[in-house]
Amino acid sequence: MMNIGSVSEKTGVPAKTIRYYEEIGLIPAPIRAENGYRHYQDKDVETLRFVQRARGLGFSVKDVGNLLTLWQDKNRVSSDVKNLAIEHIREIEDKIEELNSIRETLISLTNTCHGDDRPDCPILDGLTK
Amino acid sequence: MMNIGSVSEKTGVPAKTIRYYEEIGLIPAPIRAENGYRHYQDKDVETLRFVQRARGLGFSVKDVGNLLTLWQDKNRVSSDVKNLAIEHIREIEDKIEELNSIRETLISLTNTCHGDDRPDCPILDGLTK
DNA sequence: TCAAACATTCCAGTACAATGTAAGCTATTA
DNA sequence: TAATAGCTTACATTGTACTGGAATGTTTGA
Repeated sequence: MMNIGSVSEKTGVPAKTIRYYEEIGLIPAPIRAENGYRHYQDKDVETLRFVQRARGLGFSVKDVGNLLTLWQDKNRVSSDVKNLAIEHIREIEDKIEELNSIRETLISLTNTCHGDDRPDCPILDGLTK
Repeated sequence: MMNIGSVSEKTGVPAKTIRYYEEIGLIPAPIRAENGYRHYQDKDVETLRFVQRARGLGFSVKDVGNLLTLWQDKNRVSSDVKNLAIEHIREIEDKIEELNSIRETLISLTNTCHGDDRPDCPILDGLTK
């Protein structure tokens, strides 16, 4: 049986934050032991890892909620859910493309203007998307 | 000559936000006209577009400040700046990888559990990174 | 047994990133 | 010339996402 502390340790998400996520409905309320302590399962750890991952990528808590719904929904696989998934995949692909674009901007910057010398770096034209 | 309103219109960044970015030092203070109005150049529009792009990707204002320094620094190309660039490129690549991973998670979800039927979707094991 | 470590709730505070509002000056146009 | 639209500063408020702290209960190890 896992208390909130173990879950926190395993995921790196502070206990405080785990309670907060429960409060706002992002993660389900776990069952309680007789003493009132929250009692978590392994899947809760996985869920929190997923949340953490998505939050770290700049998804809002609300977005993460949607992603979670998809991710957890083994059974209720309606076309609604599928559409939500597809929408999210598109958003993610857009994000990836944007990041690639910024990445390439930075790479050509460093390549063209490398080292300690101070050459002209005439690469900034047309870089602003 | 461009007033704050034109810049706002061209970039989609509210005038309010432009002033705010100036106040916190994210963008440079433009010269002022005799009447006290801010007077912007074309490059300011590009800068704001860059900021907008990076903010939309979940970079913090502070991060954007660093990216901007790189992006604008045609001349002061020291190894410091290059290292900053490389660090950011690595961060961006990590983000891209993470997004790809989430993307693939969602894609296998939709592929395995497609349509209106309700099959088992036993794909969730081992997906949590 | 008793201190510490960990759990609970509740309420307040913080950080970040804007956004709203007010009061006043300036520019444009009917 | 008078309304209206745009600009200025200054201060307050909002929303998101936590984070801190108090007061209290429970578990565990020396």
